[in-house]
Amino acid sequence: MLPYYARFIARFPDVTTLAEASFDEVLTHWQGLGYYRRAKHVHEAAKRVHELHHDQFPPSIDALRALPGVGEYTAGAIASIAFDQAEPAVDGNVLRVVSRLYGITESIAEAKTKAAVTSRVKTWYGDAPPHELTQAIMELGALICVRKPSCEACPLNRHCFAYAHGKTDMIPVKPSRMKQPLEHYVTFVVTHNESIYLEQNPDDGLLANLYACPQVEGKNPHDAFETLKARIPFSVTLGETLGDVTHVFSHKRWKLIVVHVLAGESSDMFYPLEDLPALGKAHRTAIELWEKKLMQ
DNA sequence: AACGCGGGGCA
DNA sequence: TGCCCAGCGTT
Repeated sequence: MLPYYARFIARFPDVTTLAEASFDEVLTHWQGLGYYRRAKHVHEAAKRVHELHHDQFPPSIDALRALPGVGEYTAGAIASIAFDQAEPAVDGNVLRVVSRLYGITESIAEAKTKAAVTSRVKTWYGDAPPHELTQAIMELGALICVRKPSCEACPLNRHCFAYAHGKTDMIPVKPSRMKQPLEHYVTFVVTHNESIYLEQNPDDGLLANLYACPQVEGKNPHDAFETLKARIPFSVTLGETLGDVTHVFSHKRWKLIVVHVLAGESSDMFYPLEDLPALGKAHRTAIELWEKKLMQ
């Protein structure tokens, strides 16, 4: 993740730069990070800080919460770390640290549990500067109190319930994950010379705003091709099957049969291979299958 | 309260 | 290959 972050920051080093960039470019630099609606939120938030707050983040929790994409955790993190206010920032790391420390066995997915942890942490802001305390707890969770924790190295081990009772692998308690349902698609790499036809996804839903190869539900390339023909405003010829791509999201799995299609004409919806707009991982992989064929 | 939202890292 | 990781907005 770090290289992505570095690239993003190198291109958009401050809110002004981000606010003045086009959304398409923000999306391109977000490519590979996932949760593409966050790209929209971070761009909108930058524009608001730029226009409404004269390029300075507002210090109050309420004004921070009003920015798109800024929830309770992020507002707390900014307020305490950047503005030194006694506002807890409870993320997954902090939930893990605190539930182990006190032996909390209610599920950390419960709103009640998170509220209890938040109010507990709030009582810790007394002597220490808020920006240091907040970062110390988060860092403990990120480096020491991880899934398989390094309890011998933990400065809190003498006070820790989970350590004392050998229950670090039982706490935190979280709901088990459901297995993701499998969805089948035929994905078309539609080419004209070395350009690829791409459509832009809608503003909401899966892979929002990302560009995508046309894709039809089903397992049969020939049936899917008939659907594609009806959907596309130019003549196409069915090419060879390039292979499969499987892709796992947090809530579903895709199995894509990737098929090459030759377009009879080009348009401004065709993008040259060396300058593609932002795509999801699965479709980048699909296009690479065609590139490999091209190399041979 | 429940659901939808991605892709990288690691065993 | 399979499993793990999180916080926000919407419904």
